[in-house]
Amino acid sequence: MDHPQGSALQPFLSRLALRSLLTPAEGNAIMGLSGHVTPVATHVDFVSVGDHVDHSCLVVSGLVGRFGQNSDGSRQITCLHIPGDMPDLHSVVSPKAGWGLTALTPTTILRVAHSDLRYIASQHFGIAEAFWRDCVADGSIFSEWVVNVGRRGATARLAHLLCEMAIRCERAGQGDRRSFVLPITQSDLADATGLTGVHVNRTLRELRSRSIVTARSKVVTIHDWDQLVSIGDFDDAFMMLDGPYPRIAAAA
Amino acid sequence: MDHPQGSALQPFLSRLALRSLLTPAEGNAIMGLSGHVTPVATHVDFVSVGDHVDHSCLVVSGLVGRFGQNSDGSRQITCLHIPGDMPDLHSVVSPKAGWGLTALTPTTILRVAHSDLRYIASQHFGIAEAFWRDCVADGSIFSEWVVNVGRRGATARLAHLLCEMAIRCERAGQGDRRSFVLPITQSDLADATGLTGVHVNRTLRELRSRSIVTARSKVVTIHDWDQLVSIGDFDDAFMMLDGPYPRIAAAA
DNA sequence: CGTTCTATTGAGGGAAGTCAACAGTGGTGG
DNA sequence: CCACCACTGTTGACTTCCCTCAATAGAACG
Repeated sequence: MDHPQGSALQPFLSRLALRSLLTPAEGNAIMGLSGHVTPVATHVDFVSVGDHVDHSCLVVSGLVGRFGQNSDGSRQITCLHIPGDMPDLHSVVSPKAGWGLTALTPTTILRVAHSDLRYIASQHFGIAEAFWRDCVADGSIFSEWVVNVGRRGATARLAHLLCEMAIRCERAGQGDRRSFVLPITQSDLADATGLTGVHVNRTLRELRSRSIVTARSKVVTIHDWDQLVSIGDFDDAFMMLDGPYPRIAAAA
Repeated sequence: MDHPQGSALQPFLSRLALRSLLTPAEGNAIMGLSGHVTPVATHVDFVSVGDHVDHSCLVVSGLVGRFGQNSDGSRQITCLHIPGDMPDLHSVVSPKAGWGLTALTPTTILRVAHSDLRYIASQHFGIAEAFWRDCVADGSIFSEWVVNVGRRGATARLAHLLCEMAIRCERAGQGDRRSFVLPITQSDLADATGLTGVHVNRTLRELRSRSIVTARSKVVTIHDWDQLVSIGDFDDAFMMLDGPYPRIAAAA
């Protein structure tokens, strides 16, 4: 059991604090978490569909995709996760994985035991509430992705996804929305948008030629934010960023 | 403030108990909830995107769709909710709606104040945990719907949706998976699967002609369950029905 | 300095969308 | 009790967006 520096846990605490009010004691409890630091190579699944897990994974660096799979092997990414996210926090209350997690670029994760997460959640109601709210925030993203994939054309789908990641990277303190790092291949972008790699390529070319966004060598540069928002029909309400929200019960 | 009979709350308690262990005291706290009973006519939105809500809606009878919307008015349903479901339980921790709720058939809902839900959650950790887990279960359905809409053809999409609703109706005690009531139009089915009404019609005709499933006058009859599961690539793992799961903290 | 993964482009095909017309169904009021 | 009206379901003809297959160029890695 490694004792990671705060540098791994601080982004996680920041993400929670974006939506939930935490007391200093609760913050300390989270910063006191420990786990195994594990490097994961590109395109390696570190949680597979059907696994029973006894820990949750905190993204320390890199990029993670949550995915579902068909029996023919085709995949659909259902959410992207950046450093500070805990993509399977929900496994604390649902330990059998109905999903998979894969590294989309060389990634480092911190595996935190469910027993530790349970302990601090049971000791601090505010942490249980923050975890609950965090799972709701992820669920809200899934829900928006259903809309994106179900009722938008290829250009809008990509525009929407890029808007979402721009805001999330900005909020996580990783550059601003005009330019951020998104180390993902066009093929994985296709799995995230329900398209094919070829069509993602053509669609990105179109966005590039219209001088709206450039996605090259892992860096996304948005030249015309307003138009990208308009093309993607993007409304950030689903991201639950108008918090932090009031606590259910008074702080201890 | 009406005091509804147990008949409205019992299915909600049963749904929670499918996945979470609740003490008798916790069960009583849930059965003691009260709220406003409201009838909703077909295709009336009773929560609109962007609303600030101070209550959650329990489906007493009928069928509810959670949906997202594009600025051109096109809609995508992201989850169906049957009696006993609380489609916006998550609004307890996230009161600004990034989604909408609409009645797909004449429906009755029970509006329960957030303050009441917060109170029982703060008094009983097991209830907070059950609410958290219930939100995770809904999120898991959203996530599967992303896969369904993003990476399956029209026939598989409909097959998968029908399998899901068959299992859910069965678990909710509303008939068995071979035959259940699903009062939804083909047009709304299209909004749930990311297709058009016309194509849903053609696809249902195909499933009917292959003697796999009949969907007529609000009743779905599945003649060949195994083949429907196969066509829809359906695996019920995402539904989190292998519980109830252990409690985070010992029962009080 | 080759090997492998990723990006790019073209040509052709297919699944689902669009438009349009009509038939069936259920509810409502005269 | 029936006649009407609005909604839903059904089908055909045509279109379009995206997929498939295939080949090549470029980039990253040891």
